[in-house]
Amino acid sequence: MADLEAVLKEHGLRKTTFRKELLSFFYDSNSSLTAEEVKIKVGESADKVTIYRGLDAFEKSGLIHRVPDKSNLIRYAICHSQCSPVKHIHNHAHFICNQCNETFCIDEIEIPPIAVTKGFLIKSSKLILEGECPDCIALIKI
Amino acid sequence: MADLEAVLKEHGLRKTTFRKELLSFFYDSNSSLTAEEVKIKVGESADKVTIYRGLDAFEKSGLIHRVPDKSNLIRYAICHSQCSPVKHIHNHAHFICNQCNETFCIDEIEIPPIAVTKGFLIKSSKLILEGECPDCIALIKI
DNA sequence: CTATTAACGCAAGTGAGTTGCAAATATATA
DNA sequence: TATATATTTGCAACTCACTTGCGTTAATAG
Repeated sequence: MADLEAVLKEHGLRKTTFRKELLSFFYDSNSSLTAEEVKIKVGESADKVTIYRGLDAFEKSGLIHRVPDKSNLIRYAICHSQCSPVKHIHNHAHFICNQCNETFCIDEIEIPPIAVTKGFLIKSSKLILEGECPDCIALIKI
Repeated sequence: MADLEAVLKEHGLRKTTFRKELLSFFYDSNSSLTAEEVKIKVGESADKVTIYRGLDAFEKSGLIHRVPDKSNLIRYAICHSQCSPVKHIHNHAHFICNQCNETFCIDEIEIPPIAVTKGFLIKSSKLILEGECPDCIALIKI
């Protein structure tokens, strides 16, 4: 487990009670979080605006990145490496579970290089997989 | 150009003035449309609720499909083939322009088969490309 | 031509996310 | 340690895309 306070400092953020808690949620989560899910975890102890601004600040500083979401919500996951306030690097795939709607970062799958398409200048690519996640498969089997 | 009235009938929809117009927008557009963009095209002659319900009906009947959008708007493009009210089949890539935010279906690129990931059951996959579209490249060069 | 059902329009509502501003807290510096 | 400065927080009010309810209008089947 990372040293939350050190991580916040490295990214130029203040180590407030809420920001440490928020960061720990992302380290603890094996998938991703929306503002609403964060709100449930903090249990009313933080205002929704504080949550939105915390997520914003984390994204800008390269701590978390946006991941696709089926319901058009803003959903974030932790950046495992390589990311900075200047540039996010995410060449891994994302998996969305049809059952629980969670999004998972699949670091093992690298996005294959895409052949140039006529007239389009491709600068980045995202691969989104859908299906059932391990937890939901287990639930169905029981 | 497809026979709009026949297409509507085939999909179990009534051929109203608005629905024919709406369908023609999608046939005419080489990219994709949001409810807002449709509203601009119809020019106040249809209520926004009518537009939303029309898009809904078209999607349910397999005429159009949702495509990714950078601003978390609901964006649709025409289904070129294979789709029915029962199942949408879209194994082509989508391209989002960083300049104009338009989304294009890139039929030439088929999504490469994805290796199975431990514990995850992959049922479908989406490939989203980002960069600059031909129109915006041309504008920049001028 | 009439009955049925789909489509429409208006008004009001929902819900995620945003903005302005003043108060509280953390950090840097003296 | 005290003080100045910058960041973070909370509240209230707001925006904006989209939805719901419901009575009316228009298309299609019989």
